[in-house]
Amino acid sequence: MRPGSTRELAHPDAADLVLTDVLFALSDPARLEITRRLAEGPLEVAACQPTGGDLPKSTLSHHLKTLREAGVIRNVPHGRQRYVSLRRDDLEQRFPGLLAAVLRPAPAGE
Amino acid sequence: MRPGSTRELAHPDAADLVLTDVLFALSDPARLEITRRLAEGPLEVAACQPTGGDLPKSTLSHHLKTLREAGVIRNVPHGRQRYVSLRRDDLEQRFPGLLAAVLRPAPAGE
DNA sequence: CCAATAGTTCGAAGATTTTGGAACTATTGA
DNA sequence: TCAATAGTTCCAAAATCTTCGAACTATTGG
Repeated sequence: MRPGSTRELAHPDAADLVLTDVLFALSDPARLEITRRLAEGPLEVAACQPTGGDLPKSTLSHHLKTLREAGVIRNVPHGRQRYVSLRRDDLEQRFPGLLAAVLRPAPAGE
Repeated sequence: MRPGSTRELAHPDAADLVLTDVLFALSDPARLEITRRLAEGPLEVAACQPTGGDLPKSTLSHHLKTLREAGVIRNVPHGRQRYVSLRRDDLEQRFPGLLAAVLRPAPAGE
C-alpha cells in the first residue's frame, strides 16, 4: 500500500464554507435526502442511494460531489469502497443551527 | 379605486412551503442579501437592491419572484409602489430555526 | 496476477436559471 | 387628464445544472 496511493478527494476547510453553496447543495431533493440519511451515520456510497431511487452511479457520484464541494459531506477512501459522512461539527461551527433546522422534519399539517 | 384593480401577486400558503424551494431561493447571493435586508423590516421593491449593486429592474423583480414563489417574502401593492416583507412567522412555523440560522452572520475567523 | 468490485471522471445532450432590454400596467401628483 | 413613477411580464440569449453512458482507476479476493 503505497503512501498517497489512495484517491483522496478535496474537501474545503470548515472556515471556507460558503452559506449559499451549502444552501444550494441542500436545495435538491435527492441531495437533501442523502444528507438526511447520512444524519443517521456514515455510509458507503452505494448506500447513500435515495429511497426507492435507482440513480445511475455517475449521477449519484455527482450529487455527492456537489455536497462534498459545498462542505456538507466528507468522502474518504476505505479499502475498495468509500465512507461518506456528514460534516456535522464543521457545519455547526460555521452555520450554527442550520443543519438541525434542515434535518428536522417539517411539521405535519396542511 | 376599482375593487380588485390592484395587481395582487400569488403567494403560497404557509402549509405548502417546500423546504428545497426555500433553500434554493436562499442559495443565491443576491437573494440572500435581499432576505437579510428584509429582516430589518419591510421595504419597497427599489430599496431591496443589494448593496452597491445596480441590478436592472427586471432582474431584481425576478429575484423577488423566486423568493415570493418559494414563500420567503410577501409582495403586496401599496399605492404606486409595493411593500416587500419577510414571511417570518410562516417560515418559522413551517421550518423552525431555519431563518434564524440563515440570517445569523457566519462566525468570523478563518 | 486477474478479474471483479466500487466509485470517479469525462463528455455531451437536455433542462433550468439567470440576465436584462423592451413593452406593458396601475397609480398618483400636478 | 396627463405624464411620470414603480414595478411586472415577455422574450431571447447566455450560463449553469442535471443526467447518464462509457471509459478509467484503485483495491482486493482468489
